[in-house]
Amino acid sequence: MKDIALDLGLSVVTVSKALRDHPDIGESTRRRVLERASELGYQPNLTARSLVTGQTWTVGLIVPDLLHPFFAGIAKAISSDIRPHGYGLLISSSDEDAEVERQQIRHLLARQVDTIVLASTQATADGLRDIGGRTPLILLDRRFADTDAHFVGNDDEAVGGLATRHLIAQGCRRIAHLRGPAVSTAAGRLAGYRHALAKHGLSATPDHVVDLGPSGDHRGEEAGYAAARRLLAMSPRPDGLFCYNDPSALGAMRAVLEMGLSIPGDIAIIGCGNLSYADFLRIPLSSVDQGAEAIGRRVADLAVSRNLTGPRHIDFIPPRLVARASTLRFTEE
Amino acid sequence: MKDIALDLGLSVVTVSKALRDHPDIGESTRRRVLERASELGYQPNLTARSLVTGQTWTVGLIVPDLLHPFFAGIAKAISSDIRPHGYGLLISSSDEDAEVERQQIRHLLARQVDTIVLASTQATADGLRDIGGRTPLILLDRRFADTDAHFVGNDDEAVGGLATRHLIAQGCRRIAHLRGPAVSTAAGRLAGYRHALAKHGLSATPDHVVDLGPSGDHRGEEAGYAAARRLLAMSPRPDGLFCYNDPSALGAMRAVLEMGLSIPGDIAIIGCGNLSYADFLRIPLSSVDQGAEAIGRRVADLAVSRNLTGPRHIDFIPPRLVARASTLRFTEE
DNA sequence: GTGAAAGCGCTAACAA
DNA sequence: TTGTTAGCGCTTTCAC
Repeated sequence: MKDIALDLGLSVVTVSKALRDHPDIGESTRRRVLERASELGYQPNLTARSLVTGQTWTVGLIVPDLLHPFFAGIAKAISSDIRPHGYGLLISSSDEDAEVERQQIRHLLARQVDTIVLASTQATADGLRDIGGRTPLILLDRRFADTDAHFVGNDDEAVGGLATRHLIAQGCRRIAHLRGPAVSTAAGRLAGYRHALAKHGLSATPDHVVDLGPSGDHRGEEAGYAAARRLLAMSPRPDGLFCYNDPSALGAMRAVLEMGLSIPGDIAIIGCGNLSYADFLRIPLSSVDQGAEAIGRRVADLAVSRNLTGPRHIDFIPPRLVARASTLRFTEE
Repeated sequence: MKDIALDLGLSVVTVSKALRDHPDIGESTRRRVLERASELGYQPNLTARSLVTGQTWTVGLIVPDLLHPFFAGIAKAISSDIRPHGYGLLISSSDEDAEVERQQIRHLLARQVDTIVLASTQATADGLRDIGGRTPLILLDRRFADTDAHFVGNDDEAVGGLATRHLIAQGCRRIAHLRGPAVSTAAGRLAGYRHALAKHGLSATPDHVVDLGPSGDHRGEEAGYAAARRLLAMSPRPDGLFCYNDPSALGAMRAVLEMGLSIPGDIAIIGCGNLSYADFLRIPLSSVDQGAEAIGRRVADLAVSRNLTGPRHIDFIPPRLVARASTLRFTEE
């Protein structure tokens, strides 16, 4: 920039303004500047700009697992949607580790990101205190009661209700649930499951709710397998199973098939997340689609809009039931 | 930082040094500084630090599609491995668009990232000129002949050979190939396929190579379906099919099953990429695992090592054959 | 062991 | 329309 100014006999300020299409700059001057800039292959130093403007044009995203199609889909949508507005996306995978997550929050804060988007692994909102209102925070997928952060995700009670009602409609009467880890999504889905059962006068035996354990998210398949084995040993056996997520549903399917039982004949299975290849599974898996792309888009809108200091946004993206062979007992006959 | 200095009657310089564990600082002073810093919840401003040191501790990553498990896996591994070294990861999805990619390169350059990691969508290395040696570049997965950038990925000829030899070993004699878009990976796999056939005295009819078209990557399933339909209309019909990637293999499977043919009996199918749920498919899909995690780890090592200005690194991560039901003709009897 | 001076590359206010 | 002055928050000499 200094070079350009020197070359053209102008001041650095003029060049700076010309480069940013400032209103009060001579048309001819601007053209000369832009020309010389492209000749030199000039790239503005955004770091320096950020230091003075206090804005980094960066959104920080922390997810538990970037390989998980749900989070990957959200990340992709955010990235695509903020890009045209000049924003960049700083991503980190917390690996479902609350300590890593807290460390990453501090890291993003130190980098002065404009917005933090977080799918938290923490049990409470305590770890979010570090943020202290300086940087807008958008919670993703997982909520906390005691926080004033914005939220974008599903109404998990609706998710649980949708799945459970579907199983009931398919004629299941002893419906079990593989319960996820101690985060709001798991609690919400469980609540939705219970309400739906109660509403239809079905008993929700405590035995029918099996915990996937803390590894329910990143080792879902194994956890689902183990949990389903326990469930299948019961008598009478459950005839319907609502799983916290798709990987655990896959694990459950494996357990069921290994025992020589049929899906959905002996037991209907539905997951949550609607992973990309659900159609191509040995037995196509019914699932509740959470609308990852829509969630990502909404987050991007919020981040770009910049009116995040005002009233709290709580946006529920409606879930969608995708019924496939793993639950369709009647239509398949 | 100024506050800390004022509070303690020290200079900003001393505080700065204390915070960074500079050797020549009093033990007691350091402790006082650290204490006051944590009291105030002080976070160093990395933007400012970067401006003076010229190092941003940021790795920029551009991939064609973040939702693709291969790239998501790489991104996750890079993120996890650079994190402990204090690096952040700035990600963007180019959506398989060369123009977006070039724009993102400029963007990363403007942000002064320390290293650019790129899985390029471009046909030639021309679009990389912008980088001009100022910032180290690591090419991922897709190579260019005329560039001196580092490379981490697979030897795609080995990938193609591995898959094709496997089909031959399974008794296939009319082996077709769904060819990917115009990038090095597709060319390499095709070459490996041809060499393997030639070596075994099998004819490689031009008809047996069908192009998936430009959408081969992000709409792989549909492209695979369409391409396979064309292939299946031939007579004699191919009895083995090596697909550029797993999604296209899924599409091909759909086409085959729809025609009432059996897999692998009538036609054996192998893909590439070994997507996470390949085990749970209707017919478990054989595939060549590219070692996404290993690739990501290697990239992280290189980025962190910082001796990227020296000789060019070319690291081939060995591919691994994962044989499943879709190709196992003999052992399944 | 500590601090004063200078500057990283850029932009906001104001003056010319 | 253009330039001057100042400063973003931090780190680097180099003197004390």
